[in-house]
Amino acid sequence: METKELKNFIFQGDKIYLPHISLDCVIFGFHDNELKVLLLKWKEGPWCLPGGFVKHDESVDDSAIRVLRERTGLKNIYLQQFHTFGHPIREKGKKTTDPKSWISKRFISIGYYALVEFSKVDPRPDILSAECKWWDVHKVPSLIYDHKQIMSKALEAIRLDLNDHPIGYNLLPEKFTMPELQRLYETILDEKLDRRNFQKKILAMDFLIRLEERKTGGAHKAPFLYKFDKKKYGQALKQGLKSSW
Amino acid sequence: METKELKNFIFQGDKIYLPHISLDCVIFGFHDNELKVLLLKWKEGPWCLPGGFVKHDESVDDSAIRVLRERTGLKNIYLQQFHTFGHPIREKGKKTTDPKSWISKRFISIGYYALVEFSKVDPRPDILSAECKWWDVHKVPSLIYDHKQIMSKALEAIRLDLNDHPIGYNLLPEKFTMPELQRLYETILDEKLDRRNFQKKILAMDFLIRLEERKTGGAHKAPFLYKFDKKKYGQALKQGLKSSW
DNA sequence: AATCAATGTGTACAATTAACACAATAGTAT
DNA sequence: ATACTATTGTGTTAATTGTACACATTGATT
Repeated sequence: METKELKNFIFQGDKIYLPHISLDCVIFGFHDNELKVLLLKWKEGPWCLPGGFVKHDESVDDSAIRVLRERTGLKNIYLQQFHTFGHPIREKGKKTTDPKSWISKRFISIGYYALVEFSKVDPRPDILSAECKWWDVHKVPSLIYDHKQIMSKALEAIRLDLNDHPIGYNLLPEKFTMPELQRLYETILDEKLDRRNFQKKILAMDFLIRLEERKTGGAHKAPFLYKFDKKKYGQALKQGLKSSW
Repeated sequence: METKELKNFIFQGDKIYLPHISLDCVIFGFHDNELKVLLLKWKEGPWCLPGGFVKHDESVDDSAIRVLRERTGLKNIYLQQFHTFGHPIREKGKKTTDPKSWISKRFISIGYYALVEFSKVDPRPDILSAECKWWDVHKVPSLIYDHKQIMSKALEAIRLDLNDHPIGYNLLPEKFTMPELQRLYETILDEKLDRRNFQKKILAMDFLIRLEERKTGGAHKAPFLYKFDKKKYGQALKQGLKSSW
């Protein structure tokens, strides 16, 4: 059954999908104070980014949404297109059973990154894969083709976005502490930040609401819990936080 | 002759180019204190952005370089990919002589913007076009398909780039005055800037060299001429000028 | 009850940005 | 020639923002 589906995909893919066009999703999550990416492992093959193809009547954004849902079970994901990779030998070392099949041809791949809430994700392998799991961004295994570069470019894109857009709504649980938010920023930036200045800066952005609760259970002084002011957060996302000129 | 070439292009294009993939270039120039875009007019048709297709063994970046050279006569152009447009009905209203020809199919288009020195450009229509000329960005005519949106997105991308990258090397002549550079920034940002603060800020970036000459001929006090310190400019381009975090 | 390690709050100084004023000067008008 | 005009060159000051710190508080542990 699965074999038939797989054969269908390999040989009939061009009936469903546009040829030569693929997309790759760099899905980020945050857990245990580490930034994670969701990776797939091909059956008896290397690790790679979750990806997919564009149906004949589907928008590329919708294809990305579909891939995300299929890999994580999530709808309503924060998704950003960040670059299109179009070098003719980006898939160096590609091997397929049939060199005439549509999938053995050259693909131009549109890169998206997604920010998701780690705990809500149910990682699901796709038809080509045996495994789907989270990896610490600093410890990813070697990846197929140019997928490592795609991942790097995605990280770079997030770091730039961080300069003028809020982040966290899609990566953190509803209630979180200031230290947790700071770890998230530090992890993305790969840099230590001053605790006090961070708090001042982030509060000045004015999209956080401090709750009356504190997070207990930790070994030390209980920190306040915060949540995002969804309206102000959304506004900040749209308008951008600042600009030099 | 030209008709044969044209027919070849329309019916045999899929032998040379990847199907379903195109690229559009938003070419900016600066002249008479106005930001200009280079547009093409189809024979008995609407205006549009210069575009092209990707050859089977060509990288997408190289396709863009090729299109730029064909339309402007320029090599070594500053080119940036900024977005890929993939909505299935982005080419609404598309008409072709033969609905089965490759060109009548759906295309996903990769957007590039280019910054060029106005005076060095020799605008050349392509095989489908009757005219190729510069338009003030604030006065562009109605454009085909989603080309107006593509142009807007390109402008947005430049404005963002302006925040952390130098600009001007590719848009201004070798020697230029501070007021000219300021007009360029003002035109891109669509906003008036303070003359004195602008000068301080831009000089602090440390990639300008003030020459001993002044620009004469104007009706008033002769301003100094400047040129870019190519080395420092290039460094600033690579590294970025600043970042908030 | 003392200790530890993390959190909450604040202050002083430096750097950057924003607002603004006056002198110099190349052409133009008289 | 002389005065005029619009534009350039060069600040200074105040406000804002960023950086580098210090000390008191507190929940769990010993």
